[in-house]
Amino acid sequence: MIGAGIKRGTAELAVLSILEASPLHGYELAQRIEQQTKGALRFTLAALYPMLYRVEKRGWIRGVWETGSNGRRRRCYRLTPAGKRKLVPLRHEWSQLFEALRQLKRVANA
Amino acid sequence: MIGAGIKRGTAELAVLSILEASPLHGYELAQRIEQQTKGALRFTLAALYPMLYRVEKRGWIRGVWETGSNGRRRRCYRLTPAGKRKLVPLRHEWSQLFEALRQLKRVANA
DNA sequence: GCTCATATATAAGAATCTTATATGTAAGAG
DNA sequence: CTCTTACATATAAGATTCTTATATATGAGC
Repeated sequence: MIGAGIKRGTAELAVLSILEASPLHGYELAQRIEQQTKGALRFTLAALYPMLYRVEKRGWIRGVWETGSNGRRRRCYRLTPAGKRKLVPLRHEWSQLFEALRQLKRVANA
Repeated sequence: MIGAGIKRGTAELAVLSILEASPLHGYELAQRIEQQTKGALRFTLAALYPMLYRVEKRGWIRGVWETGSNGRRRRCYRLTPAGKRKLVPLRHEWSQLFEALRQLKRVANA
């Protein structure tokens, strides 16, 4: 799995990306991240929950309490319009970072 | 410039990549990172110096005090064999992270 | 003499991850 | 019917790595 040192800030992009596809609650968000990245990216729930509160506070996601057919209460998050807009500069920033690191390697190997 | 939130851990890769090309001291390392990434990635010296000490402690770089022709003393760092070996898994880890984030987007847009 | 570029160093604080712990319901095994 | 596991959320304490602010000192140009 990818180490803690370099994956900082990825949780936000991961959560917004997954919620773009469909609304989801915290517990399954963690599983989706792991599944969709084939285990490369993994977050504990203790990291995810506080992160969801922060992102909701910024208005990018919105959570509603649901009581499923099985009687379990859970908080279902969905991407807000502001969150959808936020994904654009956020992805741009990440692709800029990738490009920057690629340039550092290219110069070193020139 | 790329925000502080997402660039964590990049300093290490950036410094090792640049030292792979040629030995350098801290002050100019900061400038090289900024130049070679066209200003996208930028670290203050207050972030770089403690980082250099950490990385040296791990044995990946080695610094020697030099007194240049102008009489200024400065610490010149070069990549150790262990540092060169470390670059392989480190780059692999980063490319895994890129691939993981790419997969999250692909699923969302499917 | 003053200011700017060079050069290193440390302290205090913010953000985001870690592990550990807590609570509670539902379902399946024995 | 009790025990364990899966589901589901929550918080606390600690580590790491970045930020801004501050300090020190030399050399060059005006």
